[in-house]
Amino acid sequence: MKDSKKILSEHKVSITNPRILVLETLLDNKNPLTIDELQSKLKNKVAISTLYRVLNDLKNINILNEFTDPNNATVVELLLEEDSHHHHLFCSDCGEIIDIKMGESFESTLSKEIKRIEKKFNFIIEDHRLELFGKCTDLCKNCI
Amino acid sequence: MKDSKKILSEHKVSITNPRILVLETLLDNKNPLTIDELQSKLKNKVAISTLYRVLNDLKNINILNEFTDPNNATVVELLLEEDSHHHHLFCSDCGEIIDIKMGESFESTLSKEIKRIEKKFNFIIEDHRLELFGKCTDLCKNCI
DNA sequence: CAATAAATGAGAATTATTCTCATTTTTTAT
DNA sequence: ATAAAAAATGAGAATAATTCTCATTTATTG
Repeated sequence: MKDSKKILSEHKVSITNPRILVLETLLDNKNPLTIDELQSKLKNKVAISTLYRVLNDLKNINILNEFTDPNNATVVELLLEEDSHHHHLFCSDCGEIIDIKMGESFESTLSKEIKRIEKKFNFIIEDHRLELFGKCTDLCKNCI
Repeated sequence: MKDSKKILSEHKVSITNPRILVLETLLDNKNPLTIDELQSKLKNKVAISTLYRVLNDLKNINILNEFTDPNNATVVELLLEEDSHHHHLFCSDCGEIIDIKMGESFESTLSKEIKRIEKKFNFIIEDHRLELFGKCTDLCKNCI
């Protein structure tokens, strides 16, 4: 409960109730959440327009990652530590989204490949995203 | 102009003008197109509701890939050949989306890594997607 | 603690997509 | 080739997600 205030002040944004509530909800859930899930966890304590605004605030201070799931629903997750580079695994049966960390050798092979692509297309590549799609067999929360 | 009809009949869907027009537009543009781009290339020859329906038809016969760009705009591209596995490179300056083919060694390292993830999370992984984000320096159509 | 600046809530506005249904086009079977 | 049946289309209404507006409330500054 103190964490969220600390995060806000460290990033020089004013400390307000909606921001604290959203941050705490995201801190309580390490895995990515859809806007709907976030909304229902907040149970009307934050207006929907404010929720979107707060999410934008968090994006602006670079602690929120936003992407879409295979149904094009918007998904958000907090990105706090520097060493948090990871990717996502999606279950098409239950919708669960799981954070995955790829091995070093994969990421280094990818880095080399990225350098090649940069030269070939005259690009500066700043970020990448890998998504794996499949079906969980028994481990997902939603499948039990 | 014959290709599109052939594609439709091979997939056992009836041959209609809107389907031909959409398919031909996609065939003329190898790179992915946003819905807006597609719409303007079609210049009112296909109703917007029909456009969405036709795109859904093409998805259902598995020849259309749909994803979203970094602004969450829907992007589509035709997937005809079997050997068409590729990824995407996005320019945040001009919005251009470029198809990229990763090297064999990258894809094989990825395959191994995917097997590890499958075991670890008890998943069956059916597909993957890699997206690279950056800035083009001089090659993009839109930047000239 | 007062003055100023910023954020909020509620609902309106906007945008992208899907749905409805009367009409048109395509397919099928003769 | 043609009539009957089935499927697709166009236009606009409906829906859903997100952003915007503005009067009110809350936070910050000094």
